[in-house]
Amino acid sequence: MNDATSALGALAHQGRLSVFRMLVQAGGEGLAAGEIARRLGTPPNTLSANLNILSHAGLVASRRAGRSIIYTADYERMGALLGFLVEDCCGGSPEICAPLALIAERAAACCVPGDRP
Amino acid sequence: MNDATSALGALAHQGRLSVFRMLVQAGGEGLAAGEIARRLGTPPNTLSANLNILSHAGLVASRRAGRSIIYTADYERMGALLGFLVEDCCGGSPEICAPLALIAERAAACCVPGDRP
DNA sequence: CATATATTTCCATTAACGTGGAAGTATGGA
DNA sequence: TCCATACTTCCACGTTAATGGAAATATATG
Repeated sequence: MNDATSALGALAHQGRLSVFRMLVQAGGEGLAAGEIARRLGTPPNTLSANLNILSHAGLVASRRAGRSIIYTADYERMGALLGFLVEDCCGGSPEICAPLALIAERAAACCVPGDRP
Repeated sequence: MNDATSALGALAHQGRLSVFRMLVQAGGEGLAAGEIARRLGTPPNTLSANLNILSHAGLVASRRAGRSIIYTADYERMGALLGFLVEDCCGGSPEICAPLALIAERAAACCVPGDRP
């Protein structure tokens, strides 16, 4: 995965990070571009450009529904990015594991079904 | 942590990502700027600029040793960045946990002392 | 002090990013 | 067909990033 930089670059922007967070929260249903623009107060063309960047980085996918275009976060790609970062750090040096243990625990806790009503 | 974008931006560059990986691998001892430049074949001034960006993002620290300046990766900061990304994703939506479980397992395995001679 | 080594800072140039107005394309409804 | 809605693409502008040559700074050594 040499294009980790493209994903990192896509997220290295306050507006795009907000969009991505919103889409992750929205889940599989996703959100229409206009709805995102409305919530964030971004002009539609600016948002479109940023969605395009996220899309080229593989972090979001889009489908048409009526006259809206629905964007969804690509969990697999995000997981791959995190995997790259973690392996790149943890695989290279055990010292980094102290903070990672916390993360792992949180991730494990989040996977228990039914603990989030 | 609103400055996640600065850390992401610092890593969203092929050259800087290579530098950071190298420093993580180098461990607590770190590496002199010149050594990094030599290994990567980067002109010293270009490298210096990139180290400065990584430093401002909090991802590396530096100390002087003789006439060399030794750079080290800041594990805590990197852990915080990963924590932010994971919480931002996993905390918002359980669906992302599938890929994260793998990461957690790898991170846990990497923390067992003595498995890496 | 003179010199060599190690890095940084200064500077100029080129490329890329971010932004939003205006026009264009697709869909749905009267 | 005509119109409204929902996005996108085109374009132009200003801002920021990336690069490396040349000079400056800091340290060590003879």
